[in-house]
Amino acid sequence: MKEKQVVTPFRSVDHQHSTCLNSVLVTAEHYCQQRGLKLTPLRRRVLELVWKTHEPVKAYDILQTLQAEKKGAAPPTVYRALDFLQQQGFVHKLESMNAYVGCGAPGQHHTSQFLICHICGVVAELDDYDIGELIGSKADSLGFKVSQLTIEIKGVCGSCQAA
Amino acid sequence: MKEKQVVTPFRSVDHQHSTCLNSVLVTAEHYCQQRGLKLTPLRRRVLELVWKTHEPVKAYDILQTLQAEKKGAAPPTVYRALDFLQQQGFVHKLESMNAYVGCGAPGQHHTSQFLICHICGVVAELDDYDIGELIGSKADSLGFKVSQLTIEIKGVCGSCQAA
DNA sequence: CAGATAATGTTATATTATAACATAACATAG
DNA sequence: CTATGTTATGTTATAATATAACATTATCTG
Ligand SMILES: [Zn+2]
Ligand SMILES: [Zn+2]
Ligand SMILES: [Zn+2]
Ligand SMILES: [Zn+2]
Repeated sequence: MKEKQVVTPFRSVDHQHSTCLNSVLVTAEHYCQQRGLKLTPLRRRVLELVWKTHEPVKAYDILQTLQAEKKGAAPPTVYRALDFLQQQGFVHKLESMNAYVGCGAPGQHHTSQFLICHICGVVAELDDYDIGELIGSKADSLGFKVSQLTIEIKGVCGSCQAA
Repeated sequence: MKEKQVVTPFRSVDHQHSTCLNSVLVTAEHYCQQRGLKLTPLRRRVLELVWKTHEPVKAYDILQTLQAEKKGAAPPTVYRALDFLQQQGFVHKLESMNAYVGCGAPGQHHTSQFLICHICGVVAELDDYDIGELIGSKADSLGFKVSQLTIEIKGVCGSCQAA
């Protein structure tokens, strides 16, 4: 095992999410500023909503919130913002759930493996060298050239097992 | 590396798909007969349609075919059959594509990792011990108990690289 | 055959996502 | 500072994926 990086951990009991959220927003703003990308109010708001918790968020839940805030939001409003955020690496889509989750290493190039607790709903994100490496080598041995990996692991997190 | 099992390989140039398909159908029939499960004409037909090629098939494409065969098919017709076939382990859903693919080891209990060529569309299926093992151990070290794994690998297969 | 169970038919609707075109905001060259 | 192009957003409509709910039919069991 070379490295095991936990991008987004399961939270400790004393997790201060407001700090966590704020740090993500600051990072994203900084990242965009640096490269002339526009983290518009809308995009920023959608990022905030995705990061409202550590659980996956549905596009239409975001839409509902935006509509309640009385902008004239429609599906494209949300999907465009999500596309932007995914392209910049600020959020990830969980393919097996049709839902979105904030990235714990926004803007950093990395692989992702998601651990999803089906009791509490919380998602942890890993950027694990060994897993990518192993899958790459298996694929290689079959003459297959990997370009994109979807790894979503469902189960029960530590605290839910304890309870 | 303990074992690497290829459940559904990328096909050789001389692949005889009619034989391949037939063998799957016979296996499924046998499997159902053995346990008193009913592989009804409808279910059998849907299995055939999923296995029409080695590429992922969309539910609504199956539906279209069924409708053309002038039964009164509706979405539930297809989704119920697919549910049955998935439960028996005859087909798998590719979560990242909302599509379905035939299982190369129908009815056998196994893990799955899918290699999907985005040029030719062909899907290979692995049941690789090491990958499951590694992911399990990583999850373990985080106190996470795995119950279900989604692994979908997109890239370019050998023959498409050659061409 | 009667009653129970499983499978299918049928209609409607929920959920997820994109197409297509109009307008507005913003940038920068002249 | 304006014209002009570009990017972002607004707006309407629709496509694509999936399930709910209830009726009917087929199959099994006693
Ligand atoms: Zn947090
Ligand atoms: Zn990430
Ligand atoms: Zn074949
Ligand atoms: Zn399989």
